[in-house]
Amino acid sequence: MTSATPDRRALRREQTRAEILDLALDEMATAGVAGLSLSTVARRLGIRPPSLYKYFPSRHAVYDALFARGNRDYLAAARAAAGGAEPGLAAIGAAFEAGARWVVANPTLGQLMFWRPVPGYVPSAAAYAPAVALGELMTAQVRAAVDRGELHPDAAAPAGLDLLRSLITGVVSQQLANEPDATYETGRFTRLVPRLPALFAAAYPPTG
Amino acid sequence: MTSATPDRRALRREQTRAEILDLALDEMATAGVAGLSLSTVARRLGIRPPSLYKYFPSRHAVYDALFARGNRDYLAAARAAAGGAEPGLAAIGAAFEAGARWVVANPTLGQLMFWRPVPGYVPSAAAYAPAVALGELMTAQVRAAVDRGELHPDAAAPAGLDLLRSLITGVVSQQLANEPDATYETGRFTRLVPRLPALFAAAYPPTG
DNA sequence: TAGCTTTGGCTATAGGTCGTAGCTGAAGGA
DNA sequence: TCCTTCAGCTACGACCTATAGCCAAAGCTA
Repeated sequence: MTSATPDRRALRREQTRAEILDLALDEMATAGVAGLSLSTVARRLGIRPPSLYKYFPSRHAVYDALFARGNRDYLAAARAAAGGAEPGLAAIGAAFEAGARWVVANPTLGQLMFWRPVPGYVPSAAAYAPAVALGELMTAQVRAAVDRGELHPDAAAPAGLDLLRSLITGVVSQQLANEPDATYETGRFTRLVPRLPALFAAAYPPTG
Repeated sequence: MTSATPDRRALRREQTRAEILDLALDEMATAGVAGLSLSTVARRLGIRPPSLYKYFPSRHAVYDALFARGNRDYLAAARAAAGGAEPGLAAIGAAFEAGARWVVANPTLGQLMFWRPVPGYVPSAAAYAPAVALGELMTAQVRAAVDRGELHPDAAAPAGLDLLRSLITGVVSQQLANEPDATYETGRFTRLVPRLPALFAAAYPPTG
């Protein structure tokens, strides 16, 4: 077995990178998303601050890696939930609930993803890709709901999709801002999530 | 005329404080809300950084003064709009539109007020007071709408009020995050604002 | 096994931030 | 006219991001 281990060093390097991201996330939970200090992360890791730059070229790169990780997780949760439900409104509702549960369980990443709290940081296209995929997933489910007669065809128009996004963003945003430590079950705003599909349907009632 | 001028120095001091806030707001527009640097503000004002601490005891105090100013303006805009419309759903719609217009015109203050982008900063009770007043205003208008038969009585329950807040927060939040430079007229999400009262009414249709 | 290359650590340093301490001259009130 | 208050200043400490350059060890390759 010659190349059974695909680059022993690259593997260890990836482990360290993941460890850095975990510590950064933990730091952000207490110091605030924008308050992340790479120096403290380095010290907690047991190395001197400059050594951390061997793993990430800048502070923004750390944010971008976390942004990408968060978006991947979030997409996976929503996709799994939607896949386990009937297509259409039911899938939308399942994705909303799963997404809201994920955000409440990961409020720090949620802030990084849904607000833009870090001054100079703009997510890279690669890190943002899962968010685009999620948008396409939701579009497909709205189309499915239209085909099933659950929604008016206008729901699949840009304005309809924007409204759908605004609905879930609103409750999640309020939850993060006002009760960041609540669970999905106890949250004042997360309990509104199950009502959103019906609300959207009321905005786009099927013809006839 | 002995005390016609109420403390010449206090007046000048207040002018300087206001000037600092204006510069800080301008800085935040380019450097990001959390990226505000008191040093650059001081230099633009023509003084050395430590001298700025004669006017504000800390960076957080600057944020708090801006938070208070923003909330006062926002409340005034919403209150004026609501006062100029029929009570009930119409007043809610007018307040939503005025509020959305204000946020789009003042995106920096909006971010400070509706998200929590600055690590250690928590608004003081005094700065937050106008937001409480606005909540009471909206509650009163929902009650008026119920009395006029425009909404089901449940709309005035906590869950209903939370939903109402989530609706406007959602579109404004999406607008700020995705198109921060748009106007109210051109915004992809602000154009959804006029539809929100009807959407809320669909969630709480009056009995009978 | 021997040697070379890559790499992951280090120190030193530059330039930036917030915030405090303590001085001083001038403006304004008594 | 005197005296107090205050708004500026310099100097400083502690922290941050990020770069430059050194060095030893780990690991790949011949």
